[in-house]
Amino acid sequence: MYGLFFQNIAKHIQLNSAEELQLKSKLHFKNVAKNEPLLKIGEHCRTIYFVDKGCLRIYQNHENGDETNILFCPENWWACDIMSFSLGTPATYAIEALEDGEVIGIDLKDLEELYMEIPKLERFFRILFQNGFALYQNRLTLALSTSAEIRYTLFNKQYPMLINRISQKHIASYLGITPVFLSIIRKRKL
Amino acid sequence: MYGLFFQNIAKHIQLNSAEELQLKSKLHFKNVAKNEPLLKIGEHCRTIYFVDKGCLRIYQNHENGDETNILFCPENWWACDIMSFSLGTPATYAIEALEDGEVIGIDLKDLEELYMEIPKLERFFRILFQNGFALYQNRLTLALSTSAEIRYTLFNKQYPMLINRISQKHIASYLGITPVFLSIIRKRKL
DNA sequence: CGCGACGTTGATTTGCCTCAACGATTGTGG
DNA sequence: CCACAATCGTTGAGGCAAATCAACGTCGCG
Repeated sequence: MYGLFFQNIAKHIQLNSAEELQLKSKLHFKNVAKNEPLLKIGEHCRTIYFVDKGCLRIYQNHENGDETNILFCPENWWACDIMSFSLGTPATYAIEALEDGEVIGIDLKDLEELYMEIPKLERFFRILFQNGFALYQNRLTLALSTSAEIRYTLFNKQYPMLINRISQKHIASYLGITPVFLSIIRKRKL
Repeated sequence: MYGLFFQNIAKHIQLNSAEELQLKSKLHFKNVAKNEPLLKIGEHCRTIYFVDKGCLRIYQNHENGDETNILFCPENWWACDIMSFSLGTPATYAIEALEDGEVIGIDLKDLEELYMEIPKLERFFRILFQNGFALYQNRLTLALSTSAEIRYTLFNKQYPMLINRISQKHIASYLGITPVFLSIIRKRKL
């Protein structure tokens, strides 16, 4: 039932059975269908999601109707609009399911209580955000200093399991290029 | 002597005087000269720096000799190569002073002890990395979806105090463009 | 079956880069 | 304090990376 959830937690902290029980009492389970929105822009992001099955995308949309996928969240990842979640501001990112799947949510209020009750969780999320920080830092460096073709090659190496799961349209957006140009790059590499 | 340091801490947590004393005992003060390196690529990043005066840059260099500035750290910011610091791997980012200034360092080992002694610090750095995460997320979205001209305009608005402090060469690198093209953009905007 | 979204391909345009030359500024050694 | 070198910012010419626009075949879905 809890799938990968407690394994994921155990990567950084160890909970005793009382703490595990306490945490379990705050979890919400949710089945999501392909294309189902979990967060819309302008809403207040009240929940942080752990992906147990399926894949989410976090994205922003622009005036002209275009979208930018900022992150794919397959199994074992976490997803939320962090600014909206922590500051209570309207979300500037949207979250949507790319596949049917299952997520586990923790509500903001519950998380704040949990931080008090299980201080180790503060450590867990410190490490989680620290890793996310490093991840984005590297992607930013790549985006600023390398060509689309190199970024696509690296994406292939780093996330081979996603290549055939996610449409090229969405991968192109993640790489910051148009689907047309991604198609050209792919042809070149054959 | 502690300058902006404890104000910065107080933005997210409150320390009692015993805790403050304990923290003070772990701080290292350092004067830095313009162009002085604080971390070189390949070294193990053992210290996280708080900038009290002056300005640092965090950057990566590429095979061809080019550099990419990933972040400027003026007064009241923190700087380290987070992956190297937390995992003990060789640094992939370098840190260097852009101006004469003063920094306050906390060593990794001391920080780990401090996390035990003052669990609130875990919260402080959780929030710090959470904010950094959000900052990079936004910059990545910008880098992927907007033109250099727009990015320069936003940089102007967001960091007006840095525009006349940092050479165009470094700003261009931060924006992911060449100094030549930045010059063209600036001319356009007159 | 028929419609709409997707991926491909070609023609053309645009954003940004490279290379090179030139003053202006900064830094350095004598 | 001057002279010289080195670095910086600007400008112009030309080139490449990636975008736009448009047309077409394919596929999934109602």
